[in-house]
Amino acid sequence: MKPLQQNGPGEEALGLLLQITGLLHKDATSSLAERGLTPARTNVLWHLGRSGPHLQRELAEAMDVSPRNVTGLVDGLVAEGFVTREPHPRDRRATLVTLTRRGTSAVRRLEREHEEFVSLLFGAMPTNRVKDLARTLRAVVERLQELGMDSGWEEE
Amino acid sequence: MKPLQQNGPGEEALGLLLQITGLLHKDATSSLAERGLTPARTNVLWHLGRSGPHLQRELAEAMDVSPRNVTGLVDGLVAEGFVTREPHPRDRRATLVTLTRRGTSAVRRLEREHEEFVSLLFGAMPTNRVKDLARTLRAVVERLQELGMDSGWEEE
DNA sequence: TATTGTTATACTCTATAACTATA
DNA sequence: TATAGTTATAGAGTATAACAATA
Repeated sequence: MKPLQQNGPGEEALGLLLQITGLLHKDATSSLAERGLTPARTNVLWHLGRSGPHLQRELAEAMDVSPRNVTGLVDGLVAEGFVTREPHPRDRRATLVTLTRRGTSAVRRLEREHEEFVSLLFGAMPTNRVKDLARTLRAVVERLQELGMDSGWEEE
Repeated sequence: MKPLQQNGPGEEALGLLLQITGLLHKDATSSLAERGLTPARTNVLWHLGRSGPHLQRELAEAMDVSPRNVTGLVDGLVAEGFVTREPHPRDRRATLVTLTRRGTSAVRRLEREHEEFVSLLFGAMPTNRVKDLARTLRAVVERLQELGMDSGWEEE
């Protein structure tokens, strides 16, 4: 009806962005499942691997998710033996979510796979082109943040 | 421990890709919710808007999702008045999922908003740069498909 | 016998609200 | 009174398996 802009480059770029993360998400989901992991739980694991034991409250903030949700994610990780809940030394309300040995080695494996994946994905592409891509994507992120899509809303 | 490649451009690009679609997904979810829509249901609506009434079986294939799942998505869309289930004229097993007037105008509104969003996102960026972005993203999609991430698996 | 869509069941991810134990 | 984490409840999205009606 109104082909003002019949599939311009912007439209194509946005479509490709969505397609790419659709593919990435689907692949991650199935490859993680075999190891008793899911994307959301893996996120938590990843975060613990980078910055050590955390309160659930802190995880909720870092994952941008409700505290109740973290309870469930940590439950799952505990059930699979990736983390434990340790008592906080000074605050008896709080629990420190801590990687087990199995959790630590799972994180290491994830990091290794991530590196390999990046190199499979971009290894054959000229470095300058990858740099240009990153630069443009940075601009896109900034634009999204300008448009108010950073962390939801400015609450008054 | 092993900073073989301390945050190379590929790593950054992949991180940005994931960040972008995280932001897009979060925003879409909250902006659709106000209208009785969700991302998965919107996908179905969008598809119907492009190519007319469909069997649920066809929708399941198009969305790459189980038939059972489509039953639920269509249930939701029917409940909100966006589609109806019409009997197939010749095959009494099948139902044609068909846009209502409300569904049609919702699709039109989505298309309008999509155009506006693309122009907000890329409007300020030089056309050549957007074209380069699209070209590179096409290459990334191709690479993902080479790596076997197109539609899951080649089943033997 | 194969296909279409359903019911039955289950799991993950997410949310809000009410509550407990502690600070 | 405020905070950390839980139960209770709910809904979306996804899956497989068994089954009905129809082809």
